Amino acid sequence: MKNDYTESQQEMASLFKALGHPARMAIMEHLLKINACIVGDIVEELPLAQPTVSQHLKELKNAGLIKGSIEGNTICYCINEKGIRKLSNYFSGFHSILNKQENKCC
Amino acid sequence: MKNDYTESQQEMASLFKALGHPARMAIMEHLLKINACIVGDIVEELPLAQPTVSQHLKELKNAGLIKGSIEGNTICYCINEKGIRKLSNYFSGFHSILNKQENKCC
DNA sequence: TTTGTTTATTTCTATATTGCAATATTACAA
DNA sequence: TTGTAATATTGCAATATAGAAATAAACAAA
Repeated sequence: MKNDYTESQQEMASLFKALGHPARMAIMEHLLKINACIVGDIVEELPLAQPTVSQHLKELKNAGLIKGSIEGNTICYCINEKGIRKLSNYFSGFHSILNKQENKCC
Repeated sequence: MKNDYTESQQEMASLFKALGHPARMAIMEHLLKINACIVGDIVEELPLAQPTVSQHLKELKNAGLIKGSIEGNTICYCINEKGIRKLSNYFSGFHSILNKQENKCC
């Protein structure tokens, strides 16, 4: 009888979707490495024009994976730990269920 | 000087992209819950037509997140642990780097 | 104020994704 | 064989996404 998607499925899907592009992965990894966070630096790192990077940043921010704060002329982005925690919790749960089952199949 | 994306960034992005749709999350969770794996059951679970489900299954399979094996008349899908391991490793690495830094920013 | 720097927004084009109806394929059963 | 059940594939319409050029906005410095 066709269920709808759960809240959690929708929320997790939107987190994953935000990470589902190499440019956004590169942004996340750069922010992780650098810790602080000027947009101009990110633009330098990527093979993309500034408006495109800005758009990717917006998506990551909307998804709750990064935060940005204005610092005078400049905007400082960094990882939003809350988002990362959601993701890593999700997988450790997933993984631990998998470990409990002997996989009968495939 | 604009770098290209790394192999890892591309590979992880494609895993995340595969999870970036609520229908595919629902499929993964159903396979996790049920362990074994008839396609027809999945179609029952989702608010989507059979061809659409089949397409989503194909994407998950291409991404390396599920496996399918033919069993007579039927096809048996299940979680591909390899894929899950990649994802959960990725996040635990990510998370542990985050924990080591005091976040100066934002 | 004027100018330059940094980032965001708008607008557009090209491409990809989602979903389904129709059809094909495959394997088994009668 | 012929039929039927289970999946996959194809072809198409609707929508979403990616990317960039042009522009705007916000601020800092002169």
